Amino acid sequence: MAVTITDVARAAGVSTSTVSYALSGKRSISPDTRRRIDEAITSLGFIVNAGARALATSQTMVIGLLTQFHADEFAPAMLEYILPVSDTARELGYDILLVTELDSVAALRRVTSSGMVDGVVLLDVVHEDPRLATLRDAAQPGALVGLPKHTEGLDVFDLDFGESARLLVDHLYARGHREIIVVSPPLHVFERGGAYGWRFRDAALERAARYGLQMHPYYGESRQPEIGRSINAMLDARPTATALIVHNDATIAALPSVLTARGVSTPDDLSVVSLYAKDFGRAFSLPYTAVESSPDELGRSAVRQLVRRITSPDLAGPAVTRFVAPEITDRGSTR
Amino acid sequence: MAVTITDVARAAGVSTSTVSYALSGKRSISPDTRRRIDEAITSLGFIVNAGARALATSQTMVIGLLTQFHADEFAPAMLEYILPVSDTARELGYDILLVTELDSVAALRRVTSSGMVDGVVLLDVVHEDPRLATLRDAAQPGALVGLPKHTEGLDVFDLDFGESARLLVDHLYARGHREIIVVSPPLHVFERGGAYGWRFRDAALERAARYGLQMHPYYGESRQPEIGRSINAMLDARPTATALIVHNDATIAALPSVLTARGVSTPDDLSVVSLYAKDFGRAFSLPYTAVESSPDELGRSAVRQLVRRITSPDLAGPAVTRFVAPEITDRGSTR
DNA sequence: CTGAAAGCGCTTACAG
DNA sequence: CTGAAAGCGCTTACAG
Repeated sequence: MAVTITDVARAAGVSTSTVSYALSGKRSISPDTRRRIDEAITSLGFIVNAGARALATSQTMVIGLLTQFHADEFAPAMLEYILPVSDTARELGYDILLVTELDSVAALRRVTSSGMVDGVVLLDVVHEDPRLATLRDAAQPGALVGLPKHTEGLDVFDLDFGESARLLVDHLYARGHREIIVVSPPLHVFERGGAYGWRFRDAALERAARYGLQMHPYYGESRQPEIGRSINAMLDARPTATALIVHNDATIAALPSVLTARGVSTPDDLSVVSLYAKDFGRAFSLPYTAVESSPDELGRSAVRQLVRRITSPDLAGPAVTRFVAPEITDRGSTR
Repeated sequence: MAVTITDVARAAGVSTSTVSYALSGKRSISPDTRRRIDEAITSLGFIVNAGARALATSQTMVIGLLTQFHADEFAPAMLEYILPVSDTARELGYDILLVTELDSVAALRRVTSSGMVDGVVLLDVVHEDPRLATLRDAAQPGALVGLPKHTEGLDVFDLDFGESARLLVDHLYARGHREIIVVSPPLHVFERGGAYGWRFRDAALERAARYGLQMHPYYGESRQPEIGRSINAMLDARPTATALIVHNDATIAALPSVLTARGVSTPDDLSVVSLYAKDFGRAFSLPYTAVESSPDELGRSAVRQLVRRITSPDLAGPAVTRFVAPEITDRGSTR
């Protein structure tokens, strides 16, 4: 059926091992032989069988991408992580096995134990992530996007949410705001162990306390019409608040229409700052000053580190936990 | 390193072939032998090596998912297709190789010729899709989401965009509207050969002509601030139009805030109908009566048909082109 | 500079 | 009901 290395060898009048070495460049080949092999390869349209190569080399050149989609989650932001992971992997010669199974522990076990992948990237890592035990048992290395409670022996990449919160509070404080509402991710994110929720909130509250400013924390919602209702309820309850910090994708996406409907304009009536990826902001036409959440950089770093572990486990050094430094993009939504 | 079938055979005191048959159930095994094998498997934690099995059976149990991300595209809707494809594949025992390469012809060639996949699902198929020639040459079957010019020999799944347009025009016509603006996907979608653009628009125009109503076609934009500007320009240019048909994700997502900013309320000042997936509408809090674009049903159907072709090529019958019948969800945005 | 052969971990006719 | 052996398509010591 498909063209094999044996077909190429026959056409070029050499042995299969010579073809293999020509392919890998692991030993020198005479110019003439090389030319005949190259011709045979192109004329036959030969492409190495991935499974056979994997079996012989114990390398699949595939990276597993483990995602966790929750029914109650705001999906649009997910792709921002998947795409850079996939693109970076390909640049480094790897394909992506996308694993979206609900039972992600079993899924992780399955793809690692069956030898389908050379390594895995875990997205949406939570505080006590049940996948980590499986990952530690696996023969392949893994890289995490999201900070778990225990990071020993794992390469971890995440935004510095604490610092992000402090930056935003400082930004507002410097502009004279003394009463601020902070909208966190939905309660179920906290319950699930999404540490970014409290890392951001606690840092914001702590900073506020230090400055002696009033800060009102709320959980956001993830679906309409609850989102709109909850925003209105917060604003009604805190009429004297002059600024809003939104750490919640679904809420920030809905905010423009809710505020316009209320007749509230930004920044004249209310200052707003947030945290989201620029592409996300573009998709939702968001005009807010915000910390860049950097899914692109996180995804790319995770893959690069993972590939380093795969290809040169000895040189890759000890496990790293790397926090992306937050950067504010000022879009003029504060005064 | 990893546990192999040989380890299991040794532990159970049988041959590897017996273990293999116990695994596949392709021949009867004595109860006692079966028990010893099962015990060995669980105690050793054996999971079949996927590459070795693939080499022996010529079946990888992996489906390639070929996507095309364009820099000028509105990304949030993409995941709505990816997820159902992935979930359905897994239900049927397949994993997903996610291929996001820009050069998707080369990518398709690579994953099929290397035998990495048993079949492929092509997303975002355009009118003269360059991937189709490669697909027809491939040893593996493929299923398309999106209607190309030539469908011979291919399984194709798409929404019936013509009927969708007619449904929406009828809906407005029945409510007395006689001058309507229709917003198509951006010009670059047409140029790229996104047939859904003109299939919808042409059907809408034809229907309008038949009813003798005025219809003004426009291309939408895909990014801010052009989106907002273009909507305002259309409404300024057609002050007497009473309804808007929006066949454009980026435009419909931005519409609520643009209309509110203009002081236009729906449906009192302007009736609006559109076409989008319900999850998309939920994410963007869209309140419009719309045809459901059914990414879920399309993705699931494509995978099911593909798996049928993979597992029983003889029983699967001739190639099919299947159009999902459009259904309107009335959200009260017309009068 | 090149080839014959073993081996990667499975499956499956062939034999009994 | 079970086993020994060939073969899937590669890679890589081993030999020359």
